[in-house]
Formats: sequence, C-alpha cells, structure tokens
Amino acid sequence: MSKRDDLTEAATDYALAHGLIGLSLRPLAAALGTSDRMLIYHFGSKDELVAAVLETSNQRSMALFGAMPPSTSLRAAVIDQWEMWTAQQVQQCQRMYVEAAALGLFGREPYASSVRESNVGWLDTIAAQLIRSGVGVDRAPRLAALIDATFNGVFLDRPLDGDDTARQIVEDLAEAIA
Amino acid sequence: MSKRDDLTEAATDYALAHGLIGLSLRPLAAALGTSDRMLIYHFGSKDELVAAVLETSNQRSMALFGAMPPSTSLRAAVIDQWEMWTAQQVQQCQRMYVEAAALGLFGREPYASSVRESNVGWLDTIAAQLIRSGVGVDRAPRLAALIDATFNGVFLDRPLDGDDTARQIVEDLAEAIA
DNA sequence: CAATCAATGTAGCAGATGCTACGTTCGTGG
DNA sequence: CCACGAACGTAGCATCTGCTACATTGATTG
Repeated sequence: MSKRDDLTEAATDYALAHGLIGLSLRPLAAALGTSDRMLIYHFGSKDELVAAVLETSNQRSMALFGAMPPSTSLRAAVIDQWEMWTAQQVQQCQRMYVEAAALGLFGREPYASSVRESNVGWLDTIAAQLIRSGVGVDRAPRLAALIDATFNGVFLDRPLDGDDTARQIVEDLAEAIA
Repeated sequence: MSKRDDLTEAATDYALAHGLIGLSLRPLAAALGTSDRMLIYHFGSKDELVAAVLETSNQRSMALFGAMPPSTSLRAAVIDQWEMWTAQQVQQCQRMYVEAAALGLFGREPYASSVRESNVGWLDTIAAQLIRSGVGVDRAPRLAALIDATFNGVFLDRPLDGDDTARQIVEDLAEAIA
C-alpha cells in the first residue's frame, strides 16, 4: 500500500467525521500527522485529494451495501436497506455524498463529476440487492432510483426531524411500492 | 420598506443565483452596490444575513406553492407539484434549501435552525395543496412528508442525471401512492 | 442654532486558505 | 563512492474571510 493510499484512507476517515464542506488542508494534515505541504505533494491539489476521498467513501459504502443478505420481500428490502443506510458506517458515507452533491449543485468541480460517477455504481448496488430479494430484473432499476431518491431526501432532514419521522416515511414508501 | 428589507430581497436574489455554499460578503455587497461594511451594519453578522435570506427564500417558495390551483387527483397532484418544484423560481429556492440542509448536516448554525424552521411550514404547504386536490386531511401530512423527501432526493441528482430520469422517478412515485 | 444619531466611506486587523520556493535528509542504483 | 530522486521540513506568498475602528456626512429634533 503506497503512502498515498494510506493518506487517502485516513483522509477519508477524517472527512467522514468532520464533513466535506469547509474541509481544509491544514487541520486535515495535522490530524493525519503530516503537513498541507505533503498532501499537495502526494495528491497534486486539493481537488484531486477530494476526488480520491469521495471515491474511497463510495467504494466503502458500496462494499457494505453489496454484502447485504437477500430480503424476504420488496417491502422488507426497503426497510432493510434503510437500516443499512443509517448504520453508522454507511450513514457517514451517505452524509458525505449529500454534501458532495450539494457542492456540485452549481456544477462545481471536482464535486459534480465525483457525484455523477458515484451515482451509477450506487444505483446498480441498490438494484442488485433488490434483485437478490426477488424483485424482477426489469423492475429493479426504476425502483432503485425511486428508493435512492427518497432515502437521500429523508437523509437531508433526518438530523432535524428525527429518526422516527424518517422511519415513518420509509415505511410509507415501502407500503406504497410493495 | 426599510433599507434592511431591500437588502434582504436583493441578497436573496444574489444567493439564489450564485449559491449559498461559499457565499461571501464582499462579492455579495459589490453586486448589491454597497459594501461588506454596510451589510454587517444592517444585519449585525453574516449569520443573521444568511438567516434572513433563507427565510425570505422560504417565504417566496411557499407563496408560489400556496397559490397552486387544486389538482384533479392525487396522482395529478404529485405531477403538478413536481412541475411547480422545478419551475424556475421555486427551483432556485429548493436548490438553496438543499444547500442549507447540507450545510446543516453537522448541526452548524445558522443553517440547521433555519432549515428546521423552514421545514415545518413547507410540509404544511405541500399538505394543503394535497387537501385542496381532494386528499383526506388525515392522510395528507404523511403523504406530504414522503413527497417532500422524494422530491428533495431527486433534486440532488437532477443536475447530473437529467430531467428525464427525474421525471420518471416522480411518475413512479405518483403511481405508487395513487 | 445646536445636538444627536442613523448611515456611510476608508482603512485595516487577525486569521485562514491553497499552494510554492527552497533546502535537506536518505535510501538506492550505476 | 556518488549522484540522483523521492520524501519531507520550514517559511512564506498572495488572497480571501468576517469583522472593527474611526471619521464624516446629513437629516431630524429639541
């Protein structure tokens, strides 16, 4: 594992804990036991570092999601996916994804590109779990898109509205599409 | 109309066009024909300015949404609401809401509070239009929460995925809950 | 007329930002 | 042995950030 890879993993941990918006090199470097100087040295620019962090985060959450067991029904799949979504590790990745998407709302790079790239694999990951749970291959992609959108939206307001409200919305969605 | 109110309206226009993340006083002031000095003078701090801008934006979008005519069915209401959501003026407000929510993901003020406050009135506004469209008073609030979440989620990725994908998700949602 | 006070200009502060210039250590290959 | 290049430290630059100190205008009001 190269030094750059180590730094990427550690930087991802830091960004997951402290947020992507307002991330700056000096505090990050200090937490990693290095200097802003060295981060630029290894990554070339802050943008490249951010791109690497976002990719790492995305791969982590896809790995966790991809390891989900099959659910017993579509309805159960929605609930199970939400529980995975809000499990500590995945939740942090989703939160950072939302931050990246917000940063990319005006097309700003590297956020917009990273988010676009993440999204493809991510929808596949959701669809795959649906298929494993017995959903038809033809129906899965569109369901995945709907579930993904709703989950992201719930996620935006969850810290404010509370977990119970969030849960209810998810259950209503499950009920509606099942 | 006081000078502060004028500035609030103009600052809201500017923030809607240029984004909330990374908003800074000097460029904003220059666009408004004043100085950062005067913005602080009138608002006390950047945070208060931001809070005023968010409240103004929220009121604008609620006014536009509140003026929607009744739809002919729940299914039509979802479609109509999405069209209103993505209409130029409302869309900018929603985009800023998403930015504010992302900024508030870690509890940062004044974003978290502003978002929390916006959300209450906003869900009421959606529910009211549903009721006007013939949805039962008991069912409307939970449907509003689901619609709001899904729309926000679709909104996050819409600039990347495109309008057609977004539209399809919305139609799938309409189909599911109708 | 005098006094007050809101409104504004000019200048600047202290800190943070991404990034660079420059020099040094140190292990490796010719 | 020695030259080279990767890896790193120190210091700094230019710019931006929110915000403040201070002085001045100008209109209102006793």
